[in-house]
Amino acid sequence: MNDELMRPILTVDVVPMCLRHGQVHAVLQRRNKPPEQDRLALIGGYVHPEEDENAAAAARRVLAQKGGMRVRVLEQLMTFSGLARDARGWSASVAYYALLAERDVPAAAPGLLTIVPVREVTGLPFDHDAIVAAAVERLRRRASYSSLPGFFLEETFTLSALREAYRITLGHTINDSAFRRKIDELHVVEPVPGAMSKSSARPAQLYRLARPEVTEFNRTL
Amino acid sequence: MNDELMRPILTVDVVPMCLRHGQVHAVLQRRNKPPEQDRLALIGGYVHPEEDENAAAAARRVLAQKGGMRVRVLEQLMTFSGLARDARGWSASVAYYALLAERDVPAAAPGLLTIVPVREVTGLPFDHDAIVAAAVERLRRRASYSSLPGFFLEETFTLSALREAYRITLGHTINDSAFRRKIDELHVVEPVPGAMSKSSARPAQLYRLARPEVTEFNRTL
DNA sequence: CGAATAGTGTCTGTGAGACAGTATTCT
DNA sequence: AGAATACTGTCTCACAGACACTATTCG
Repeated sequence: MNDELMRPILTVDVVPMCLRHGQVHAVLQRRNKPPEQDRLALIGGYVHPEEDENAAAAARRVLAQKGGMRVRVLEQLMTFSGLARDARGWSASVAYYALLAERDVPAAAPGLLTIVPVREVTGLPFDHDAIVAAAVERLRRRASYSSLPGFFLEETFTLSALREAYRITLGHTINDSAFRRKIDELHVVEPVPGAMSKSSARPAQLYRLARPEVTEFNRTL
Repeated sequence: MNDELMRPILTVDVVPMCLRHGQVHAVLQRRNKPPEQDRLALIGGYVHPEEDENAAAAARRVLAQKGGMRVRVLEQLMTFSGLARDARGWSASVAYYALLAERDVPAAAPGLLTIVPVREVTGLPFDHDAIVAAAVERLRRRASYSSLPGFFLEETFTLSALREAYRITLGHTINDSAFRRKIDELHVVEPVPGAMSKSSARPAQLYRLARPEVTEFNRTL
């Protein structure tokens, strides 16, 4: 049996997400090649074994090539596979989700990138609707016990901004004092000495994430 | 650019796990083909696009072919990929973990299958050590807020047996009355009318899982 | 001053762990 | 009777939510 001769297609697909107008948005791309040319879809492409060290590297490459995006988090979601999902034949796509600050979304370039509220994402080609749904579900679940929403923000932020990021991501309001208490006890953030935000009615202390990577808590936030 | 011509190898690898002697064990298989012939490794194989509907189907096929195992749960873990992990070249392996009752482990056949405590698993070929480690971590995390450990048991079981499954999986003792309280409130199990276990000092009510699929709780167990 | 945002202190309810205590069967 | 396992009741503490309250700046 020459198993090795029948190799399916291997691709990566990324769901880049950001916060905007109080909602989680996904960054979609209009496809410039068949199949499904001109349709809005996830940012993805073939894995290039010669240049990609692994699938995550391929995901970063397509993000850079097709979107020019600097993402703050890139995590593997799961792999979608089968005959039905792509007209080109049996394929497997390693799906990733990425978080970026709104200001890091490339200014709506030559109509290539489109930012859509995830709640309104529908009708994407292939199984991209399912991939987006899985990404949103993972985001929400993981947000409830990790520092993930902090990666929607820029380097420094106020506690109010962080709380708002959690509120939007989780989809429900958060008690202010309880939030501050927990953020403090779990050492999620640290104050930036001397840095104050002056953008609101009253100046607020600026913070940054205490750890550069996503950290999970032993209790819910 | 003929991206399509350079297709990496696509395989599946499964980490089948069961409880035995108060510890989580993995079922490993001695490889009967190169590469890494005669070494103990995960149960895996090439994806066969002609016969496998998707990667999960391929995982079930290799489980049936190489182990003859009827697993109670099969869930995708994550995909491991890259040039370094397999001498045959750039490969991607969609990894799964499976749960089965101890009595469903095929009786240690012609030395093909070996049951090893996961804590002692080391020195496996490829990146299988890392896959097992990831499976154990996922199992433990998911067990703390889901019915997952119930799938280590047979169809019916006593509450004591279920509590023991959680204890072994989570790695720490569990308060008995709190456990019963939560199991009850979350409707994890339902009593089997009239069925009693007589294997211990005092007969105990037999239960079965209230839902045939793994269910996640909104609070920790 | 009043509005708006930042940040603090305190009360209360719920749920988890600890543990004592009861029930039933076996040897 | 005594051991072993099954199961229940109650106490206490920690934590989450609710909310009132103070602080600071801007218009």
